[in-house]
Amino acid sequence: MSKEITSRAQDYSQWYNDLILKSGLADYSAVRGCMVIKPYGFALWENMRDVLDKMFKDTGHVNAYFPLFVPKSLFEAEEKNAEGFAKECAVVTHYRLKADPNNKGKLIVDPEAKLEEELVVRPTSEAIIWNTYKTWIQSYRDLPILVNQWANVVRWEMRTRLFLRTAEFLWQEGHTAHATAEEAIVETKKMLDVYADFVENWMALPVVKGVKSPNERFAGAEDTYCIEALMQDGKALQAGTSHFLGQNFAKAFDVKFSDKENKLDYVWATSWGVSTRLIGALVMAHSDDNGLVLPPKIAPVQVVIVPIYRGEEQKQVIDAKVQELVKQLKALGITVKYDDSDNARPGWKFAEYELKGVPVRVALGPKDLENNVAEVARRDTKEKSSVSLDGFAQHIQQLLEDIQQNLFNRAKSYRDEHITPANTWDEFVQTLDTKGGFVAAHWDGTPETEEKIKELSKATIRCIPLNNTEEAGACILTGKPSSQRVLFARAY
RNA sequence: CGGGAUGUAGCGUAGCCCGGUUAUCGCGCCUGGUUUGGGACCAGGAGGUCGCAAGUUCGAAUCUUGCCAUCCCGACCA
Repeated sequence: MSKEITSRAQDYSQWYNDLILKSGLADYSAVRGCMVIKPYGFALWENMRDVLDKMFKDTGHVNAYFPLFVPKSLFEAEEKNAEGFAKECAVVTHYRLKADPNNKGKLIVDPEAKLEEELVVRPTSEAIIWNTYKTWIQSYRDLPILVNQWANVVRWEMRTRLFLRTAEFLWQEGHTAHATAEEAIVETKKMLDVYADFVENWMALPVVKGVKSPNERFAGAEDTYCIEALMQDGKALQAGTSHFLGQNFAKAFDVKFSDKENKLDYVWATSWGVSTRLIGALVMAHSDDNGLVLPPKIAPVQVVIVPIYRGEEQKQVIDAKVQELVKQLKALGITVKYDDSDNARPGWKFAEYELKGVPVRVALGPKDLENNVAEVARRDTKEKSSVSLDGFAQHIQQLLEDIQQNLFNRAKSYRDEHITPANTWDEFVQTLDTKGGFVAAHWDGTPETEEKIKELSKATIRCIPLNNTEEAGACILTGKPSSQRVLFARAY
């Protein structure tokens, strides 16, 4: 078996690709920039989706589904948004193929079947949704509208990377409509908190909550809030965004409502989303040179049990004991897999489940049975211990919680150690080059300076942290006065 | 989209420069047996549009051109 993974030290990008391909999360496909999410990867996404979906419902949202295609005229209605996405839109121009008269067995696009109006494959759904909301909203009594959709979107990226940036990806997009700006802003921040809660408490990945600079803001938004995470190579990754859209889309699509005084006003909007990109974040945040390391709370399999035996007789005894354990574990809501396949020997299985990031591995053999114990190995630290079969399930449950907590703590201390203040340009660049991570530095607040810094250092403003401390200082590049530090980083 | 690299069985590869029988080797796979506490062993076996297409040639994995895909670097990117 040669499932060698490139080490992180040797080539971080290759390590990332190796992990995803060899652990069975995903595969490349025959379509440029598009990937196949394999069952193991999709199981992970389903777990994430289920948790998020519940969180959305618990905050009053409902799911709906809108079309994949957006007529070009609708798409271009909100100008800034349209311009922002124009360069990466897939466009449907025809609706029919026909047999190629010059090439038997081949098809050509039927030139007779040109669409009168091109359809844009949604890169996001604001346009089609706001065109619809127009028909749903007349009065303040129709508000708020709190809708989410789980969907695929297409953004024709020049350069793609598994999970992090693909031409087609899965996500959820929330689109809400409100009677007041205040209410919309509350919603925007609430959903940012939901994302932070999910990413930190389920994915064990600490995030910085913040607001984007104008350059990095969503096209068509008044404010873009975000959660930023830090990867093991010191690069930052935007893990989720929540936008306060003001009245931009309401104006573009003429969505007005009558308030209690019967005055007409445009509706206030938000949108927010996270995508399968989170899986990329998860991989890069926790995994090691032996494979994935998955947080127990979203791992498709939390516990795998591997039997060790000589001959059928022993196997039967172990099977019986394992069935008991499985039952106890399941009773506590633990996802457990008993791998008694005879195809692979235990050592092979151990390596395989490490590669797949299963949080806890249990090995049970005759010696263990004699002593009423099992060998328990935790993926995060690779520690092995002998655990009594009395109260076994409770012990495992506790262990899973410990692993979850340990992963978070580990990622958090790494993150905290990689927020470095810089007060001079040299310090700034040197920190980025040698240490990576976030650099907290003063910025004069102008897009020009931000652009210049990006050009010179490849670092962008990841966010202006919420609840940032006020501190007078001088811009790292221009020396102009600044009132607070913002977080810079090189990013995915 | 620009520069560089790669593509030979499921995976990793030799052969390519210098065209010439039946395309090399390892892992994996199948059958049988022995095994099973960190990626087992023996014996036998199957598996190939040499990325795709066109061209040059008596003959192409090998030479030429175009295309497709992947990786790296850039540009681009909510």
